[in-house]
Formats: sequence, C-alpha cells, structure tokens
Amino acid sequence: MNHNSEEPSNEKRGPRVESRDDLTGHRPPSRPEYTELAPAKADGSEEPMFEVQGVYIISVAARILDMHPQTLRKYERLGLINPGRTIGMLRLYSAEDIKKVRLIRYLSDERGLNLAGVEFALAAFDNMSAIKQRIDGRLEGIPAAQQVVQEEMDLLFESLNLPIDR
Amino acid sequence: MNHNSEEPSNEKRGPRVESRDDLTGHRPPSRPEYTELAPAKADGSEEPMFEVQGVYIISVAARILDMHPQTLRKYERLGLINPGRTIGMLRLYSAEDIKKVRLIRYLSDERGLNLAGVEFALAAFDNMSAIKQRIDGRLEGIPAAQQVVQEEMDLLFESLNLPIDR
DNA sequence: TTCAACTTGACACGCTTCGTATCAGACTCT
DNA sequence: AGAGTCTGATACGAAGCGTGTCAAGTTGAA
Repeated sequence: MNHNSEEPSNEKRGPRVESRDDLTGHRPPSRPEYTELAPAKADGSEEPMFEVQGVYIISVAARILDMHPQTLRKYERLGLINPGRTIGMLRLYSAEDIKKVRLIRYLSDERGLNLAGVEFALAAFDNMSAIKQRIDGRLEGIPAAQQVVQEEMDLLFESLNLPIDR
Repeated sequence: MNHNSEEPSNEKRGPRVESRDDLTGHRPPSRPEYTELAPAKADGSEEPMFEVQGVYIISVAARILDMHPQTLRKYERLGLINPGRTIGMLRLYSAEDIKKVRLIRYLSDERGLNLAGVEFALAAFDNMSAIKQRIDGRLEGIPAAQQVVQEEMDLLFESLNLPIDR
C-alpha cells in the first residue's frame, strides 16, 4: 500500500453519501485541506469574458463527486463526457460536466444501466432536446401548437424519471 | 449429457444466422421435424373472433429466434416481454412478441446494452410513441402543426438507429 | 390414456463488464 | 523543486448475462 501519488483512497464509495452540494452554480464551501493544483480561477480573480464560473481539475472533481479519478478518465475515454483541457492537457471539469457525471452515475448505480446503456440514454436525451427545439422553431407562427408541444415534451422528459436537470 | 427434455442445443448462437423470415405476419414455412405441442391454431381452424394470426409456444418461438428458451423466460421474468398464455399457462408468443424479442436482442447484442438498459430503452420508446399520439390528438384542428410534429418525431425515432419497426 | 413438451424454482458454469487499483515514464504548474 | 497530472497498460473482485441442468408437477395432441 505505497500510495505513490494521486488516488484519494476514499472509503470504498459505499453508501453514496451525496456530497451535500447540488452543483447549481457554486463551489465546494471551504475544505482547505488536500491542496493540489487548486481549482482554476479559484483565487478570486473574476474574469469578465467567458462564463467560467466553476472549473475543477480531476482530483477536485473526483472529490466533489466522491468518485475515483480513474472512473472519470474511463468515462471520458468512452465518450460519455468531454471535459475541457488546460493548455497543458490537464482536464477541467465544468459544472455542466459534473452534472453530466451525476446523471451517468444515477443511470448506472440507481437504474442499473451499463455504460453502453448510458451512452444510448444520453444520446436519446440529446436527440429529444434537439427535436424539441426544432419543432418549436418550425411552429414559430402557431403559439397554441408550440404550447402543446412544449407541455407534452416536458411530460416525455418527466416520464424518464430522471433526478433533475440535464 | 443426458438431455432430459426441451432445450434445442443449437450451435452456440454464434453468427446469428437471421432465420430467413421477417415475421411480417406468417408462419415458419415447413419444418415438420421437431414435433412438439405444435403451434396453437396450426391445424387450419380459422377462428373468426380475435386476430390470432400467428402464435407460438416457447419451443417454436425459441427456434424461430434461434435463442434459448430459458432466455425468453428470463426476459419475461424481468418484465421485458409479456407473452399470452393458454388456459393451462403455456406461453404463447405472438408476432408482436417475437418482434419485441428481436429488438431486445439487437439492443443487447449489437448495441451492448444490459437488460436494465433495454428496459429503459423500451420504456422510452413507449413513452415517445404515446406522446406522439397525444400531441397529434391535441393538434387536431391544426394540420400544419400535425405535419411538423409527425415529421420531427419520425426523425427522433430514426435518430435512435433501430433496425426496423417496433 | 399416454407421454413428449411444457411449467416453476433453483443452482452453477464461463464469459464479460465495471469500478477500482497500481505501475512506469513524462509533463504541468504553483 | 516537487506534488499532482498525463497516457497507457495490466489486474483484481463483484456482478450481470446466456446457457445448462435438475426436480417435481402439469398440459394437451394423438
């Protein structure tokens, strides 16, 4: 057990303790321990361009999610997520990325899908969202119809019983 | 290897030979060998009530699909399919059931989904079909809008890349 | 009435997938 | 400088899946 570098060695990821934040635009409250490269843009400098409201390096993202860094890398290798990179190729996880991982984890752990199923489901969601947009666009002049489609497509999303957004 | 009763012992189900019929309302052409209970309604009596155009017991369905009977039973136990029954509880597989099994097999073998994923996908299809119907109904007086939704929902189904119907 | 084929329920086998873990060698960035 | 990350590889236990088998009972065509 020589523990050469990264790998947080968290407590077996058993009861899934749901790390008390819901990622609706925020950042882990304090936690000054475990100081690594530090979250990009965490030093208080408010960049006026680009909405970079929260971007984490892999070890931070893994701790936020209570998941193993290797798991995140595997998800990326499979095309499930696509975090940004620094110029030096370090992975940068946005709040969007983290939400997506939460969805993946829900589908996997809670619903029992394997990763092929997760890929299928994610693609289906994207297609549903896209089609909803397309219909809305093509129904521009008919607000009554837009209303109907809006309502029913929302129903469709609800019928999938997903935890929340995304 | 005493082979006490059923179980076709097919050749390892390898190359998936696609058993030459597409199940669009028909019945296995000849094949008089392997005589078991025989397909229900196979003796020529044309029942005027109910559309019972093709109904098979499990051994016949398994042979048509080139799948193991136990696999079909497992699918049913998991709620993926729901074949009818005789008064004596024998399973009766309709052409619809067989089509559904083919879809399950495609999602599982070709796309790599596990059965939880298949369940999720089937539910999503059903919900999509239902919503499509509901929208069409609510757009009764607006044929132009109906047309748009019809087209786009068809696109949505196509985007899932399923082999054919169901 | 005979009896092959069916029923449920259980258990077990290889094989594969998944999350996790570790290693090596190179690179990043405070 | 050095902790942390990168890629790529390999390996492990647990679980899922299709298949196979057994037992004991029931169904239904001939």
